[in-house]
Amino acid sequence: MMRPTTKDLAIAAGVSLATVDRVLNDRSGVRQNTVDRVNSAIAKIGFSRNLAAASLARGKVWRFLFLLPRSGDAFLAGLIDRIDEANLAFAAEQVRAEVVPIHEGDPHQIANLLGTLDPELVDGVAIMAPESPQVRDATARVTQRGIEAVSFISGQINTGNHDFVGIDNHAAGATAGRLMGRFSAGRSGAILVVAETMHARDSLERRLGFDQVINADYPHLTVMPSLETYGDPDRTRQVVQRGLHSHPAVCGVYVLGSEARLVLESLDEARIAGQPLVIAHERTPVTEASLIAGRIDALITQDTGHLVRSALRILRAKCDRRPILASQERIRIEILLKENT
Amino acid sequence: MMRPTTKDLAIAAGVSLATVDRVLNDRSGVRQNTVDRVNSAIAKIGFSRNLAAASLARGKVWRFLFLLPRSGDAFLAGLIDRIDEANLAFAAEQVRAEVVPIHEGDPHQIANLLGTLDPELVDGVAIMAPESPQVRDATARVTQRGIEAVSFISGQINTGNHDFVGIDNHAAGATAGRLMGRFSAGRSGAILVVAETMHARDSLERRLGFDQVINADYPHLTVMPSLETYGDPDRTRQVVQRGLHSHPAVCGVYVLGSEARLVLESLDEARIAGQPLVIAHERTPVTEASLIAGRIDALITQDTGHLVRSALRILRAKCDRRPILASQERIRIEILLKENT
DNA sequence: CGAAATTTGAGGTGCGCACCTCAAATCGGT
DNA sequence: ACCGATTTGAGGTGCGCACCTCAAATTTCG
Repeated sequence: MMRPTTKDLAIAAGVSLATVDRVLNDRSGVRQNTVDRVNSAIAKIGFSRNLAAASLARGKVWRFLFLLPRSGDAFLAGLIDRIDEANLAFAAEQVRAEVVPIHEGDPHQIANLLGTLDPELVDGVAIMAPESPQVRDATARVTQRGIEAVSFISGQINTGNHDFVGIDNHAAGATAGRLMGRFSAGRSGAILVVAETMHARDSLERRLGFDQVINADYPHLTVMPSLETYGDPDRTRQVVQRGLHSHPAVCGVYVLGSEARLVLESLDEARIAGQPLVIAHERTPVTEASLIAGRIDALITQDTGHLVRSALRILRAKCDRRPILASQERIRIEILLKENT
Repeated sequence: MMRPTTKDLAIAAGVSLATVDRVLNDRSGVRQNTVDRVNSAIAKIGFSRNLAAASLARGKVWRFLFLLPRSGDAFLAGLIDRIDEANLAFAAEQVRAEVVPIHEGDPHQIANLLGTLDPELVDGVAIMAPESPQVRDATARVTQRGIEAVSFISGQINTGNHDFVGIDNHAAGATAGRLMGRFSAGRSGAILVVAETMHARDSLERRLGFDQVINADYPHLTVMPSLETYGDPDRTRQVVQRGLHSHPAVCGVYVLGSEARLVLESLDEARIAGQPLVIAHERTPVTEASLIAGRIDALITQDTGHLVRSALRILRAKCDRRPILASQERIRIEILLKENT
């Protein structure tokens, strides 16, 4: 009835506890033959390490860093709150998460930071930064030194195995496109696309997915070239104004980036006729309030709490070379309407 | 740097380890005065029990039951798969989940079953059953005998504090209504509502939420009386056929229940002109395939893996009288389009 | 065959806590 | 101030595992 212990395993494998320990913890000095015997005994009796006892005996505290842009936008602020929450939830498992602010525009600095991390002090990092050769190389090096890494939300590295925690941005853009198309319902007109910058990979992918759906299924809609705000209020007002007047009938606005506030304010000021459809990304106090007030028609979001916990679980599993429960770690692209917030 | 242990706590409170133990584990024979001193020391030094050590020392295995209808539909089958997965994910925390099939239509049997549960063998139950006085009473009694309980997915009991794990069905219906309204885009016509039975509380609430949105914002749409299939293929075909011909222009179909397959088949057979909008609930192989094929326009779903894990975490926290991290346990109403599956 | 190198075994310690026993100290009531 | 009842302290044990040491057994190779 009880789960088998290391002692049971030793008996089943016909070896001593010391040898079981050597095999379980990858210590050297065991013949392959013996390793195999222990492993098949593990499979036979269904042994699995009691993690509570292991973490107690090890007395180890796992320390993971989140490298996040130091921009103070609402999305990031929410993310940091979720990390604080996760620290409570994971305390029992001896996991500590910390936030390290980075300059997202400076790959050199990020690479440097990764280079100075001490494997004795840090067990893993989740990196939220635009893709760049320098960061990619630094990530590879830090991994070799025994610090696990995942890229987080943006800047995915597609080396396959759970190295990226975030949504498929192409699909997210396509989802936005589908909603824009269906909500506009036969009306024809132009769609403004506003981003902070189109240099980020996630923005590009969202735009791609968006265009693909609109072009294929909604030929009466014209998607305009992307407008870039660079996060600057004045510039935002300017480009939005200019965009609204550049085409006779703007019937929709798609806000690519994570900070929709500036765009919403500019739209309010412009007060164009016919109330365009607005679709934006990410849930923040401003976007949520706008959704409920009807100034945004739909939000495409990802659950930030889930993102944070998923990153921590994946880093933890990587440290132990444990398999990952994929279904729990797939981040969903969520659609928020007024009714399901 | 290390977390404080019971020993540190004893010193900080100026009492012995034995007394600390008595306070931490609610044992009797401690003066209120002393209890307070220990508690304020806990707050002062920020003590929190090392759960790994505690669960090791206790050697307890937590056993939780899921009482699920024995109907073999695809939604339930998926749910059971998620429970099996959760058993793996929670194995390290000494949590075991089991499925007990019940007759959902027989509250007497369910109440009986609850009555025979032994608190020595079972620590908690998640009950998926329609609301009824008998089940509610039996739940209250089983809780008094020291077995924690939550109602699961349907049949919520609104006694407040995380006693229900599932979505707000009124909001889910409203979300369906909003999508139906926006997608139909000015077209006028009738909407068929199909349910297995309208005796279930969740069906009623969804219908209520749906009607509310349609009536308020889409007066050109007429919602027809609910059709009940009772899960029977022949009857389903019949009521759908009749429904389609009862009104000149059926432009939408809303499938309330969790098993949309029969309804979809009936719609296929009927082959009416103009391809009505179809909105259904729950993700199953059939609904997902239909969504991708374009035979369903949107799905309203809840993440069943999340539901299961959430129920287990909540039951576990209740057993320990621990607080619950609300943000992790809020089940979201998800909208699935072809693009974000 | 024998010496050196490698592999295995026996056994101990401690992680932080739950749970137990028994004795000592403190308290309340008269 | 005395007795009995209540409260507190001291100390031990074991949960399952990681990590360590030292000796014994086995293998390898000249």
